[in-house]
Amino acid sequence: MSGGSREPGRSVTSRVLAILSAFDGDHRRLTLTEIARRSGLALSTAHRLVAELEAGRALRRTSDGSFCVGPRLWELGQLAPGRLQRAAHPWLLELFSATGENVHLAVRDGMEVLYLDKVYGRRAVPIVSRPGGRLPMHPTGVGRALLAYEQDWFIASYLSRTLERPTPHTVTEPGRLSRELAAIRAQGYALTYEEMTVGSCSAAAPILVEGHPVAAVGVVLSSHRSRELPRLVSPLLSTARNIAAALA
Amino acid sequence: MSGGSREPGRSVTSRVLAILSAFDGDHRRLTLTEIARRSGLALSTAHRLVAELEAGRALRRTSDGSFCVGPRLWELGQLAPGRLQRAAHPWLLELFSATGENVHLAVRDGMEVLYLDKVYGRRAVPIVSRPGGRLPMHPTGVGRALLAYEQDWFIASYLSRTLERPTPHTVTEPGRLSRELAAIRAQGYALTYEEMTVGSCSAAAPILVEGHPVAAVGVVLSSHRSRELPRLVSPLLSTARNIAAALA
DNA sequence: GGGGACTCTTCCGTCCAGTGGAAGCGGGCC
DNA sequence: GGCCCGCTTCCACTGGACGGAAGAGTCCCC
Repeated sequence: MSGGSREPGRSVTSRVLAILSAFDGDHRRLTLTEIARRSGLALSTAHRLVAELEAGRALRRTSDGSFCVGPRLWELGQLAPGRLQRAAHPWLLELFSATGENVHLAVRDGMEVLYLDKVYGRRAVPIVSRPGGRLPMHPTGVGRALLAYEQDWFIASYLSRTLERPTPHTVTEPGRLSRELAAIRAQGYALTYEEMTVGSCSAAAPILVEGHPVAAVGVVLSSHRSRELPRLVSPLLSTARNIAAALA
Repeated sequence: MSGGSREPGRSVTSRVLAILSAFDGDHRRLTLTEIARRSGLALSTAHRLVAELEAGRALRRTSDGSFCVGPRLWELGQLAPGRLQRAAHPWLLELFSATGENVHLAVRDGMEVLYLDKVYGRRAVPIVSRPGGRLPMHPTGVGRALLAYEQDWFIASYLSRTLERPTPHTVTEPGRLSRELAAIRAQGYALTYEEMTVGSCSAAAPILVEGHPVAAVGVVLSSHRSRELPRLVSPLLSTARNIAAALA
């Protein structure tokens, strides 16, 4: 029973955050062993920390013994939404009421889009986005709308990387994407067809405050209804303008 | 420079959770000193832990130097919503589209109602509820709808306490509340008038699964429009039934 | 039914990271 | 200047965190 030769240089706080970070959209439920592996902690350490987090309702134990994010974290997280989300929500609803389509609000975070809000009805659309979820920018409507209005140096560095290609329709060739972004700037909105998911297409518009793309609104629908996209552009643009006005 | 005489019996994890718990709906922004005081930690300890949490984006520093809940916690929290919230959302939207009123979804948590979702338009209504927020049960529509269908022993223990009285209209007298609950069971829904906030009234219906009140839906409107409440009862009841069916 | 593979839980010696008092810093106010 | 207040940094001390290992429980296959 030799004492542990602890890995130095990590605070307990960082270990706790590592445990929480083991959870993401693709890993909502994890066993203790998976948590330990994904967070890089010894099993016994993970065991103790997880138990403490569970006691604080930051993690929850499911019926099958695995763990998931607990209600306490949800409650705390609800304190975070800022002015953007609160101001935008009524307008997203208005857009939903007028069109009946799935409506998204997203911002750029690093090289990805981060979905802030989602208003979804009962119309079945393949679920790829969710509030709190992240996707690459170039294959999504909101991502492209945001990317098109970024600074040139940012666009250049985005395009210089190897771009993911989730579907055969995804445009990843830098030259073609670059022209696509110019077209978005010219017309003020973005359209995509099965670039992120086979079976869905989208339209999106940037929310510009003083010329800066602070966020984007988008609608997603089944790709067999893609001919209805143009009809959605006008309400989409109004929504974006209204949100921008509410922020100013 | 004597070493600290540490307070024993608290793990670092519990201290971290204490710091996070210092934030709530009435305290969204806290200075370091406030965090230390509210969490019961020494200032220097709070200083270090807060810095670590900030580094992990679990807390965010605002422009004025105070702290608020960071985006990381929001993202993590978004992983928590369960079947109830996902299944109910489309129906809440449908109710909103049909009525244009503020719609809530809430569950009982202990002796309080916990708001899980809120669909709010641009109609101005005094804001008391928010997702992640808690309110006492007896003065709110959703709270009463839930309370009415609880087990007798629970109702008895709820009524046996000293009940808060947020407005002069709040009914707190046990006998009267008890009769009110019986009326709710008889008619299937609850109505309140300025019992939680002066200026707003509400209607709410329980979502019953196998006779159990698993949640409640409610609408809130300005009290000067209270005559429109009866008209909202029928769509409210349909919504509650639809959500119950979606859960079964 | 026995053995292997797996995950979870508990135990415990070692030792370092966490702790809090105190001092130092900076700004606002009288 | 002198005071107050909140934030930051420093440091000696020590008790709680760490992880290896063993034990318990479960499942499956031979």
